[in-house]
Amino acid sequence: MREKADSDLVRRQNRSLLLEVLRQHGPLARIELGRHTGLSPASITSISSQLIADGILQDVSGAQAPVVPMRRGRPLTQLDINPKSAHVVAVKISIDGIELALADCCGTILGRSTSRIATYDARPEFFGLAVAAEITAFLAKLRMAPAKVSRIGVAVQGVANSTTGVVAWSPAFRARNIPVASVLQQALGIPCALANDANMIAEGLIGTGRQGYSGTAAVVFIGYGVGMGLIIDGQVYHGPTGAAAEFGHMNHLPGGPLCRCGRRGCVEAYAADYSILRWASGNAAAQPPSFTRIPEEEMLALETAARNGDATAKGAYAKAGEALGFGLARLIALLSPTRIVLAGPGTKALALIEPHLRGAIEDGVVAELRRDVEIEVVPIDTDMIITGTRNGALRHLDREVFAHGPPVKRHAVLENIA
Amino acid sequence: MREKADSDLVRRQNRSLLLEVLRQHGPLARIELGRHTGLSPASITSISSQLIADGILQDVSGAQAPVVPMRRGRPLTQLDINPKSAHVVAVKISIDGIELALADCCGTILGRSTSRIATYDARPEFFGLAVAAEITAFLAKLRMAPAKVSRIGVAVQGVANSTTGVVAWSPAFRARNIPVASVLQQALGIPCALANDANMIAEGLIGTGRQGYSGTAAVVFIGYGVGMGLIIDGQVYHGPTGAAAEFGHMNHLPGGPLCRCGRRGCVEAYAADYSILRWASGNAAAQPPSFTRIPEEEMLALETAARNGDATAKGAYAKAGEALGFGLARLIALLSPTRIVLAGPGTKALALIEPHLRGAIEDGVVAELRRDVEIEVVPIDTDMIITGTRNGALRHLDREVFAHGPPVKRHAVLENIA
DNA sequence: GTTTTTATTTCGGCGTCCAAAAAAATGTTG
DNA sequence: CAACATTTTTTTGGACGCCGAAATAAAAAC
Repeated sequence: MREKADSDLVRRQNRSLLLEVLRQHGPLARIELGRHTGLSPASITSISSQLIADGILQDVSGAQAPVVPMRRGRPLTQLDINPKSAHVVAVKISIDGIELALADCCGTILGRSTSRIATYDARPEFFGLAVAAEITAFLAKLRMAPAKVSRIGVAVQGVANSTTGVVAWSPAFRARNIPVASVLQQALGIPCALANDANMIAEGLIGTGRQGYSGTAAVVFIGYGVGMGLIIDGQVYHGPTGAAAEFGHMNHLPGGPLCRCGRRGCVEAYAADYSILRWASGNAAAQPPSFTRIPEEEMLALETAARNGDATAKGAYAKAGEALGFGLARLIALLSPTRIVLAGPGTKALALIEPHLRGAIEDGVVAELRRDVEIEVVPIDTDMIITGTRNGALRHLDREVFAHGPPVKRHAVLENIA
Repeated sequence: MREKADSDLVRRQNRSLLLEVLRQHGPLARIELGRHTGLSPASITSISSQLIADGILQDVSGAQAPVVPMRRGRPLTQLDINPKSAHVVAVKISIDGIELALADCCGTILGRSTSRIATYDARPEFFGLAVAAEITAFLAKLRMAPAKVSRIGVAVQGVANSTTGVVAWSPAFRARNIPVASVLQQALGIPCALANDANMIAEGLIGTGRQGYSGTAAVVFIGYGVGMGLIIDGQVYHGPTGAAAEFGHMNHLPGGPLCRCGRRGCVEAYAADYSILRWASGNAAAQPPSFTRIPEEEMLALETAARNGDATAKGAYAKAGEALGFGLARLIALLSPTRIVLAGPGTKALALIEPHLRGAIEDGVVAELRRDVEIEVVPIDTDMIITGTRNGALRHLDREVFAHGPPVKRHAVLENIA
């Protein structure tokens, strides 16, 4: 109840509602749009014709074979988002590498690139410019004019402040406080948003259109690190500064093993790849965390050992399961989500982890609270970080750019200039 | 972006916006309402005259002395909410007692009552009816017709499901799953809402109009139990079922001392009155939790002992501080609130608790996340549960009842009847 | 008493929605 | 194949709510 309501708000809301429905349910005829949005056919005609005039929607009736069997009556004319109305670039920053993807306004990925770039030893004042150069080269290779790109989304592991666009702390960097979004925005002249990678996975999951993400849900990413995307009321929760849901760096046991963040006993210090290996190697308490990427074979070898009955290896997975389980128990007490999604490469060893995880949840939170939580495992490729980032950028365009449309008369502005 | 927007939405939104502003900033003239809401004077005239016609607002120019010094020009005519337009009852259920308050639509409390009622050994199927009888008697004593009461709000310690209106689990009851809201609603014919008591404290704090509760904040209640009200985006977060923010029953240490909820190692099992006493008495791990009310003197005695250097007593407070601190560290990692408010009788011993609490937060979460959190102590009387419940009920009326007003033409309905 | 100043109301216009009617586009049927 | 049936889409006219500008109201200042 912060904002006043006027016809401007009505237009914005209904335009973005229409775009949202269209993104969810592919191309739709006007009458179907009416059913999905609750708006009358007359209003749909009016709104959609304006969106078409703005170049945001287009008629795609002729494009593909009509999926629905021809019925009686006037055939429906399908509408869809015009892929050329805007483009977005999704950037994923990992340890010593970045991944880029260019997508059109429908989300179709027009090109990708992976390149090595120094992050861990990067100097804060130059890193942003280096990324900008990569993006420029990437767009040039794809023959896409930077002016046609409406937004850039950047995902990074760690504490990303989305209001300032600064990476406060990340395991990918030795330095702290690395400005990224503002530098990109200035260098390329394109609006840019920075976000945490796990939040973008959550955004990606919402985008898949599966049910169950309408209320409160938590997406846990288990792999080289432990991350979380929190969905509150169907929206990814970024917190006041965008640095929310640092589940991996939520404390599990005071004085526990060292984490990459410098604290002791974080969930990640028990359940990330490097932590499980550390436990398996014996004296986890004494060993510092590893900042280098762990080869997949090494994790597979440990998993096989555990499956073959190696007690130390099994114990390492048990520790991981316990830390995750107690962490989730604490989350449940605090937020009582309706759903918890386990995702990431770490879920491959779930059979070894899950019993301890579930046991910990049972020990850690009263039955009344945990009863209604569904725990689900979704095998997610890490590519969902890119697709989620793309979705986030497109959603922002829908709500903040396309929704506005021609509110005040256009020529009113022209008059002022003249 | 769930709902479509139409003129109905515009009216609802602006009506409730006006009421919200009026509740915050006392009686206001139309022109001031315009400044606060952003609506034009013309619209304010139109909206307010309808609200007056509906009996929700009234002109209070003559009522009290004009606070502002008489300036030149037409004097302003102050508007305020009509206190008689509705009434609400706030109910607070404690161990073996309930507290009632009747408030008018401006929030003025017209009467209160405290009475003993069996809760701990109450039978689930009769408890709601007993409360209904208490309310009926209370209203009769105040000569208030039940039909003039528009809403009842009930606050209770523990896990309160606000969608079903059932107390899933509470330290005030031995039994579980006690239906309350539905029973009251049926018995009295008045809409009724059930909520957790700490959430109502948060509601009360928002209602005081202090700054700093616009984003994300957590209110911790420390006393006979440990509770929390979570404010997300300026609104009390109830979670999918209303059972959120059970900070007191968030695990601190696996296998720790027994809590009243039946689990081990909850924050409450370290930091509630009974827990601190239990630590001070020596073997906390072995002792069961206490369900009886602890006399204030007993806590004072322990506090004095600790201040005089009693090592065991000091140790008990240290344990409490650590548990609270690590709990808050975990909360910060998960939600990164901008503010944490410590409240309740337990804060009287804060000098003994705070160093350990702050130390635990430092140990428990990386500096980048904890840096921007303000920790504040607000000495709150437990009466804030009642006032918060009242506020919640009034806010609900504003948004869901008063906001609707005469949407469809009134005579359209009459025609249908004729 | 007239002027100045400020608050409130009235009036006309605009934008958006909607219901109902009209138009469009196709299948069905005799 | 023409008239009819059926469904989608557009057009039309009316309602509602906001706003700017002008009119009105009510008081202080001169």
